[in-house]
Amino acid sequence: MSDRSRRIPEATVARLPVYLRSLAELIDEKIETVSSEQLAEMAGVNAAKVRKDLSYLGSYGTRGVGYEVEYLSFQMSRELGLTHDSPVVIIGAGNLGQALANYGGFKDRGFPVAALIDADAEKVGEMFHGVPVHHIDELPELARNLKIAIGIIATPAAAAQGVADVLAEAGVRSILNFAPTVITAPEGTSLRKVDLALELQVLSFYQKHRLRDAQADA
Amino acid sequence: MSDRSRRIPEATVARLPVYLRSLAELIDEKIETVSSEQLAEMAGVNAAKVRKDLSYLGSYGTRGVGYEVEYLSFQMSRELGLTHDSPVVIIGAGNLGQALANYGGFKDRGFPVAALIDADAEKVGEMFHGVPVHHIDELPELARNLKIAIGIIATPAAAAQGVADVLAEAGVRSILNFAPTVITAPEGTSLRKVDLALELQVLSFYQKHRLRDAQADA
DNA sequence: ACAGCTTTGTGAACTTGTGCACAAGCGAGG
DNA sequence: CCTCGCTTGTGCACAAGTTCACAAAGCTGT
Repeated sequence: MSDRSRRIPEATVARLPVYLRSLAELIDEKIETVSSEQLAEMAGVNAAKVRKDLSYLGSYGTRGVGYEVEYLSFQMSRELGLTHDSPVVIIGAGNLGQALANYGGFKDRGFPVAALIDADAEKVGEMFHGVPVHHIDELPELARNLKIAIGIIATPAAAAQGVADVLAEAGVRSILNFAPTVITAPEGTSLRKVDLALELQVLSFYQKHRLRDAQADA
Repeated sequence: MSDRSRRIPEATVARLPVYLRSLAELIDEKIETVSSEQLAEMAGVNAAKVRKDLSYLGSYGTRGVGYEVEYLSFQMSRELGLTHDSPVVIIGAGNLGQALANYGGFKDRGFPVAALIDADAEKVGEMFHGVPVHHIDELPELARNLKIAIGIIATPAAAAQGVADVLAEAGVRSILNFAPTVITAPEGTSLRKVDLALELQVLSFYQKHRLRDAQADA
């Protein structure tokens, strides 16, 4: 797999950020080398999976030794496109939108919140936690000027599809949807969803059934 | 599959809430019958998958007609354990915790927020959006008295594992973790995670690679 | 009662993901 | 320079999930 014959499996892509976080911890602790076994422990998966996942990135380990933490972290960041910050906009300046704007975790990981967007003219011009609120009509211009690549939808369900259409039209090719509804985006746009209540419903299912293997995901 | 030989696949369980939401919409519109094709359209999956998923619940459709909306909705709610409300507690009364407490979507779907929990004595006794803040030491008693089945962790990463241990100790068997770190819970406890920044990192990956099939999930 | 249309339920093929087990490769120590 | 111990990288078998395609079954109209 040392050639560039890569099509990284989706399941692997979803785990890379977890590894990356573990590597960041190791860097903080000034640990220079890590084995697949240790990394597996930190990431909550098994060692074979770690090795297979990392092998998709290339052959960055040393047999008998392990992986060089800094180097692996760099390669992984590069693969994930995290070498530079990507500003995001949050559409919907309601409770959830404001909370997300204030959530430090985005900026910390290279996704500064450049603007909140709302359809309500009353809110336009206000600042929440240092983030200005703009009107949805300004979105196309903002997206261009601020080089926004990612839009986060935090509107009520009914408005979500419309917002997705505007985002796509404005050239925003990555969308994260928090609205509790299914939306579609044109070909060539990546779409992911986070559905808070859905997670609770899934937990409810396992609570009711309490299979011995209820340890779902995570 | 009309017998009760069921072990519902994990992937199916994760889709049931989406179908349920679609059914709720149909009920609002007073539509009495739905085909797998229509439901698939609404849920953003294909019809064969809908039929297979629903078949795990039992044989609730009528050939040549479709599924009776109300009846299917009821059966699905029952299967998911949503026939009664399940109060939840949110641990961590910081930005994220407060925002989650204020997020109406939980109560709407049968998961009222009974309490916020924090380790900071300063915050104890305050109310956020009608939800009282209690000290973490009171958690075991609260869990018993309020029959809390689900705990939502919204603390900083460093505190998350400790909180999970306290929850498990207090008999809370379902945990939803928002802290950006891997935590473990004892056998018999269900654990799911929501990692906001992780989703953005995954989007970043597909943005960089922009495969024709970047339409990831959702 | 039967023909024709519709839609479910499901066997079977196929795709994706996981985990084992081990050969290949590296470093250390004599 | 050779041997020994350790860890990676990966082939392979298995498990989980998806999709196809079609028989079975119900409804409608004649």
